Amino acid sequence: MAIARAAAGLFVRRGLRATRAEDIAQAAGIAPRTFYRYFAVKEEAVAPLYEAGARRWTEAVRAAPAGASVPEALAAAVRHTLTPGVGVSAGSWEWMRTLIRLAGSEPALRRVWAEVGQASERQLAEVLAQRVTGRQLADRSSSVDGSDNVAVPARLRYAAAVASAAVRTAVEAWAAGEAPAEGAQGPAELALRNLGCLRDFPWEELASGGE
Amino acid sequence: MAIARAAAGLFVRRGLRATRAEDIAQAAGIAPRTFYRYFAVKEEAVAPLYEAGARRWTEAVRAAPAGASVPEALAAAVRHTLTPGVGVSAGSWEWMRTLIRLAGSEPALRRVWAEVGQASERQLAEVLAQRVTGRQLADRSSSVDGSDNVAVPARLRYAAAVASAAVRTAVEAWAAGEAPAEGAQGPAELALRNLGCLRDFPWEELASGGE
DNA sequence: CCGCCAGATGGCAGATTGTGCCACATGGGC
DNA sequence: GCCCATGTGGCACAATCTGCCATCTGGCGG
Repeated sequence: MAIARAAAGLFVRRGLRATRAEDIAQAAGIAPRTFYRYFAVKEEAVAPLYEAGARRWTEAVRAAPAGASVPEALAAAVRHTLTPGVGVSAGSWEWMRTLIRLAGSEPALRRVWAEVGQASERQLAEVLAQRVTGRQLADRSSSVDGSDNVAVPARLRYAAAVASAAVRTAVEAWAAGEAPAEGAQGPAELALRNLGCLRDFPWEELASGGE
Repeated sequence: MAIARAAAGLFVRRGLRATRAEDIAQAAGIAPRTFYRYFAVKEEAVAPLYEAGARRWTEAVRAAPAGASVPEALAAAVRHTLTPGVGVSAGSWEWMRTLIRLAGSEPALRRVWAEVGQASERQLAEVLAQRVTGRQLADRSSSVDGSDNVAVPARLRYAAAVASAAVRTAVEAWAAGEAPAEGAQGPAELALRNLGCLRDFPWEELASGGE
């Protein structure tokens, strides 16, 4: 994560093209060889920043009250993670904004952003699968990496994609907005409106493993 | 596109890692220098194959009857492009299947796949914007590249993301399926079911540029 | 304390990738 | 014929990754 922050600083200050992998390594205080142990390509160095935001969101969905329905859990997670002022500092929000804007102009970074989005989508699909099948957070001890490999039906993958797109497009619109003061309340409002699509999704018929 | 086909053949036959950019150039009958005029990184060489499928789908949405509603246009486009046997040969479908499976196992190709999906999503957003604002295909002469830069409201971007996800997840599930004979009718059925989410989307309030 | 091991890191050499610059060919319009 | 736009190839070189090995650190049993 320290490497990611150093890379993001250089990318924003000097531009993606002008910063070599060696510069990032030096800024992070490590050897170039060590840098390549963590990231295959230099653009991937900022992925942990993107991933941190995505993980905050999926974890909030997982941590939603057990009694809540899926749409309720998604909405609660949005309110809890997409509102500036709670959890992370306001400075982090500005950093995220500039990073997402940078992804919009640099094709190489856009690829990273797109891939993080899809990875988060897969993770959300597993979280939703645990929710609809009832197994909440009871047997978390059986797997260490947090990815219980339950077979996720295709329909649920789609639901996760829709929820993920609701948040992603809201965040992109927020990042593309002009002044930070204008939409200072964050992307939560738009994301919640987007999630309305899933209100009448047939969640119940997915609980019984119906493919 | 010839380069893309050569690259795909080598990636499938020898693996992504074992094929150098020079090999692709030689297989395509061009100089290595020319290869890098078309693709920044060697993994990007297969992008035109992915893009061709995505473009077929967005173009079918654009070409849908002017009188059709947006959900009808999307459904018609799905039936027209996601059913094996119409338009493209059966061999192309098998090729596409192996390529998407390859993207599932190779992280570098997954990035390319994810980025093509997002690019297609942006393109679909513009097509949908033209549909809801009524300007069908009347003034196609004003712009040459086919992208009339109408400002696409965030809500419409989201609708495009959902429609794109409906098709993308259906295609991914189809590609991940076991035997080609089993789900030989193609991913159309699942995609159509997924699109049901958008049936009661408030398309009308988007027509008046309401953001 | 000592030996040992596992993991993370750094150095070095070298293959591979990606790019700037210039030259050459082709084809169309004046 | 001349010019120009476009696509292409060659060459050199910077930048990128990677394989291999050495070093350091911290934990663990003897």
